[in-house]
Amino acid sequence: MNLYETLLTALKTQGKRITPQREAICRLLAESDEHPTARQIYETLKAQFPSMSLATVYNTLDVLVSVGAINRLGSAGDDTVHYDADTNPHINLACIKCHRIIDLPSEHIQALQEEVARNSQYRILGGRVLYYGLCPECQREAVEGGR
Amino acid sequence: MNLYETLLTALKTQGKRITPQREAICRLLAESDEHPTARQIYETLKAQFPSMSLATVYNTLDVLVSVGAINRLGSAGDDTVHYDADTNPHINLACIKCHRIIDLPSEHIQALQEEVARNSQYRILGGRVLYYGLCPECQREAVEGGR
DNA sequence: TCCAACTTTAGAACTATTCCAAATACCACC
DNA sequence: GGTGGTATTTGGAATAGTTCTAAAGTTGGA
Ligand SMILES: [Mn+2]
Ligand SMILES: [Mn+2]
Ligand SMILES: [Zn+2]
Ligand SMILES: [Zn+2]
Repeated sequence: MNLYETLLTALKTQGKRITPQREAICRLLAESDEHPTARQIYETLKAQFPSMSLATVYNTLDVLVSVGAINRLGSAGDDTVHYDADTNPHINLACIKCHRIIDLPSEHIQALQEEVARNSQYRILGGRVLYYGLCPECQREAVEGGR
Repeated sequence: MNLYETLLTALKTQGKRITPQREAICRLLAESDEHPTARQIYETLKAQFPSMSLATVYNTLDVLVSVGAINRLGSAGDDTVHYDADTNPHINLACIKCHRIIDLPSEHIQALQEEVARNSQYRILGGRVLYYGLCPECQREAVEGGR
């Protein structure tokens, strides 16, 4: 089962109804490796659903988050929440200049997660591992701009 | 040099002035192991500085963050930014019910950080490692409440 | 097909955070 | 130890991301 189907199944399992808008949102989340904000999803889908409301995007994202199908990563320096459709343990790298977030596979992240599970009394529901800085492109621009 | 002095030094190094309000904010950040929000700091210090403004707290926190002396951890399920005065690599554990954040020392976190530095082309400025779930207390309450 | 329940929509409401300009206070320099 | 230039504080207004609301539209089980 691919990610798109996983997301839809998560909705159905919760007794939620499948609407064209929700399908589109899940497809977008599944088929891109971006970590979009609600507004970015909204802007992208507006072409396809001219009448779509931002509230619908938030609504669907909230459901997916509450089911644990996606993660809220938080801000990338832009004061808006970015969402991650990949709930497998991995490192996220945010650029505080262009506000893009990429994934970084990690050998140690699994051990980290196990450490948390073992050494805390918490019932762990999820996590966000995010480092931030300047991406190569934005570093270059910073140098060029400073000449 | 203790954490309080480190924070004040960070401000001075930036050519910032030391005010009683800033001292109090730095002392609060240094002497508690909490991960307070701007509002919590404001409420705590209001007794000591009845005329203090929320804007002052935000102002000081922003300066400290921009210098890298403290970290912005993001929300603990309460839609407000929590700050971390400890910039040494460690795991943070947030309870999404009572919105408290605690620290969890980690053996693997150092390796994770090195992994990021080595495998990415980013200029890394900081990071936040935060797992969330239910703390022991809130788990207990959840069970009792369900009876 | 039918309909109760759920979802979408548009816009208002909410609230954390930022901005602003006037009053105040720090501190480098004398 | 005083002064003055300038950064900081303050309180309130402004901003913007997110949530709420109620009317209109859909979904999917019966
Ligand atoms: Mn990711
Ligand atoms: Mn911490
Ligand atoms: Zn960038
Ligand atoms: Zn708790």
